[in-house]
Amino acid sequence: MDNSRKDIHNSSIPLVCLSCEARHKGVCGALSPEQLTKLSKHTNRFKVENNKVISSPDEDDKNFANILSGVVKLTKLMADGRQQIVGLQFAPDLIGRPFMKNSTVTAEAATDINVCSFPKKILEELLKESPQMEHRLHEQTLRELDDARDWLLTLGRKSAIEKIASFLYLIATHIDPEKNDGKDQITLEMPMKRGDIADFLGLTIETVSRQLTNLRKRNIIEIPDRRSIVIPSIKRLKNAMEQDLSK
Amino acid sequence: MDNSRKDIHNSSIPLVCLSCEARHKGVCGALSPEQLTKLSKHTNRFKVENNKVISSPDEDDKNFANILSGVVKLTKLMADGRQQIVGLQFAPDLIGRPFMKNSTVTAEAATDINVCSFPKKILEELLKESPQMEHRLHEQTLRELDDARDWLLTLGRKSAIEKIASFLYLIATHIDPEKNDGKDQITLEMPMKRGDIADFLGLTIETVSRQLTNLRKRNIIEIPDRRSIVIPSIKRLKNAMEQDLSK
DNA sequence: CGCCTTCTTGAGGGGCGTCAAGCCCAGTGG
DNA sequence: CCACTGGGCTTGACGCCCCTCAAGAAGGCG
Repeated sequence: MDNSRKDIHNSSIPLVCLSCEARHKGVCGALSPEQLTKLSKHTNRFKVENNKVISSPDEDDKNFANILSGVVKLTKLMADGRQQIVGLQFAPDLIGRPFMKNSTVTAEAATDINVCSFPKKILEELLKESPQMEHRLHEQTLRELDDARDWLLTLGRKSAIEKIASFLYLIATHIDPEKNDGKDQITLEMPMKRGDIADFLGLTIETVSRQLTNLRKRNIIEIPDRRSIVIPSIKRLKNAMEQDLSK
Repeated sequence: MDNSRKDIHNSSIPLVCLSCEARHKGVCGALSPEQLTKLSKHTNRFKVENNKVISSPDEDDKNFANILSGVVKLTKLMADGRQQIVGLQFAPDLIGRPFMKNSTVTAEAATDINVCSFPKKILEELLKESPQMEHRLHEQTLRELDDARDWLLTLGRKSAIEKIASFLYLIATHIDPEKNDGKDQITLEMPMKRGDIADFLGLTIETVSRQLTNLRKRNIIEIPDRRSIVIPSIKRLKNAMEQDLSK
């Protein structure tokens, strides 16, 4: 009897996974306790510092990782140095592409981040057993595609000030969404610096700076210090995303 | 004995599917002959004229469709009328999102197109039986994501002339790629008109026109008539995608 | 304090949008 | 046959938004 109890305990959810967001909203949510246990034996949690490269187009990754906290930026670089951020990833997204060749993006930490890393091979084995897990991955990919397409509209058709407003709205809705849920006033710890914002919006650092002060003078944001931004009314910010305030 | 033969024939690939590209490179390739037969009983092939809306964000589609020929454009519209094309789809892509709510894009025929349509329900049933089919869909989504990210770089960081060159290269490599395979000279039947190109590139019609003549004067393209473009050297076109020729 | 990085602000110029006119061509009807 | 029409495309003139270049302010850290 005692033994059977132990077995039950052995097959329950691993300690490290218990409070992990990836188990709730991420890919790990598709796994059975047994599969989680198998995976958790090969996982490795660690921190990655701001600006460190996580994966690049030339090298084949041996490991994948779930983002536990922080922001990851995906960038593209042209031969002459022009750069564009083509995606941002937040917890609990998975970094890496099972079964596929890497695409032509570089993944870098946009802030200090915490990840839960594991060998590519293990994940691919689990994927073969668990169609539900591929389904979760597919859902993540669809979300990223929707984000990318929203961003195409922003880059193609919006003015600089609208771009900045859209960026702030994106950050406000992706970082701790539940923390600010319902509130109208939001305080943002800006994860990225001006140069990153410029690379994300297809602008220059100077224009980013100018349009931030522009939004400040219009009382749409406050800038208590250079790494935080207060949004008094998220609704007014949302309006600024689609109305060319230069007119 | 005769009967068994018949059975074998009954369970073989349906006539309509025999030469269909979707069976080779599209989602139908994941289906067994039996599943294909089931699906083909509910399919409906027809033509959609240029500019007709295929699916829009507000209404829930009851049907999905494979593209058999032609080009489909995915567009986003702002309240004040600004528009951006956020994706192009070619044969044998699937139009529609199983299990998900539609995203905020409108799908329209960018040329006259032929499709193979079937009820959403049937496809979702087949998807439940066939993880391989979801895998194919996932692959298509990943391709679309890569395309969207390439395009983010183009919209964010390239000059007008580079955008045009990138667009021509995209079309050249997506329409009948095998037809022109290896050749250096390529003749394009332009699927879209100038306004569509502008909406795709985040430009105006006038700028598209000007940069096309700009490329013509540099001998990178020829324009025999308004709906076709000749690319004497695909390599020189590729160069034009990343070098700001205004300098 | 000195040094470095990041950010802000200003002055000037250029690329692309805006407005407007004219061309090309297919379709229609006299 | 040709005039008329309308949509799509091209070309020009002009202006504005954003980039470029440059200087200075504001922290952060030894």
